[in-house]
Amino acid sequence: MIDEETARDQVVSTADRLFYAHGVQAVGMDAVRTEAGVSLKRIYALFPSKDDLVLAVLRHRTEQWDAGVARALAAARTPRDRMLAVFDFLAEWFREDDFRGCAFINFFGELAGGSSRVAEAVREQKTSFQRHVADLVCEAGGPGYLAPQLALLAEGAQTTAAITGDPATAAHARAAAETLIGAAFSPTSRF
Amino acid sequence: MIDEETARDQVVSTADRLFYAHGVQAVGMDAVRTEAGVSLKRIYALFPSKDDLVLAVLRHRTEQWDAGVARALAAARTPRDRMLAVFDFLAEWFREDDFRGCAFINFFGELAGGSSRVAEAVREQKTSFQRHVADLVCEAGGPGYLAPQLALLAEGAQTTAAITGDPATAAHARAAAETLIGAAFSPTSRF
DNA sequence: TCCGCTAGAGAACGATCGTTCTCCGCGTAT
DNA sequence: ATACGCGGAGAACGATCGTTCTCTAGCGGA
Repeated sequence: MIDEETARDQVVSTADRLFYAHGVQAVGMDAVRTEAGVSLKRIYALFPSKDDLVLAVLRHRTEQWDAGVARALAAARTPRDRMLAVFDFLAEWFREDDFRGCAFINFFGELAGGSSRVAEAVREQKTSFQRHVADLVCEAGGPGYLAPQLALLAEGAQTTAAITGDPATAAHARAAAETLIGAAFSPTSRF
Repeated sequence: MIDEETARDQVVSTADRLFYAHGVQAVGMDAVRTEAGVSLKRIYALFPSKDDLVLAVLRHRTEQWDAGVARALAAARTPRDRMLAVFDFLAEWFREDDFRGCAFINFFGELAGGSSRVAEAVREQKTSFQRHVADLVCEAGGPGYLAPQLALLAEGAQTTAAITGDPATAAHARAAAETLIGAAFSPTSRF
């Protein structure tokens, strides 16, 4: 029999792929079982309910997101580039064939009305991202109002790219971010 | 018996409210029937399937959105204010108690994997909005790249406000839009 | 008055959902 | 070798879904 951790990983990554591609409610636990190759009994031993599996998927997505952003950040040399790094990560992501927008936003829209735990998990990820952007802006010596503005561009890019399917959306967002950063650091800017 | 058009309006606005609040798949046709006060037989005479009802709801939302934007536009005096008008409309909308983000984005995330008609309807609304913003930028004599940037801010504001629940998101988006517009019209701006 | 038609209320239907249970095959200890 | 226990496959269960069907009450015309 496969190791518990392996089984857990297989179930989570399979559920992630299926839920993300088709929506949570459109995918039955049977489909997860079949594609993951882990019996229902085992799945329910690892995750007490489908809701718990969804939360595990969100945690998995958070890790992937954080890793992707960290990778893009590692390639940035200046504080200014570090503020823009997230848009480079988005550009990569949007080019993937199975890109279908931000899973947090999608799950929130589908489930937040029924599951407060999902709503809370999504809120946590988004506030964590905003805090991260705020730190980058702070490190670059930028004004406090810049961070939520950059975050708005990143969020908007994700939904727009999901719906239009146009990877160039990331470039538009990056260009806008460059303008906002330039204005925030220009000598004519006040506050 | 109530008039066909009245019945149709009641069903659509009830379905709109329920689908938007709880998600489409979480709301059964029985709930729509009960709350709208129109028999299932009648509903299915008006809308051949739930998918058709969802499309009718999306059309209804498009009309509401267009009317709201038009109202905000009517209050704007200068071409610059007209580009910013959409953010004033967003500010109003975000303050509503039942605000739960952009229905098009929510429905897309939930259903686009299963219904190509819903996916197409959402895409149409978003491209129509982008075209509208592009027209406003054009009328103000702004550069072409400005329109998608402003649209990104509007999209990002909607999802961010939905998740954080903070109506001030609209003000952040508006401030960013003012900066982008200022930069696009400044004499130092080059292409 | 009686007949035929319409529309509403909701039962019925088949499918599918999340979740649990049963059964069986296999590995291991004695 | 045999008894035991664990885990996998998938049947079973009750609920609920979208959709259709049945039954009945009310109404207009001969």
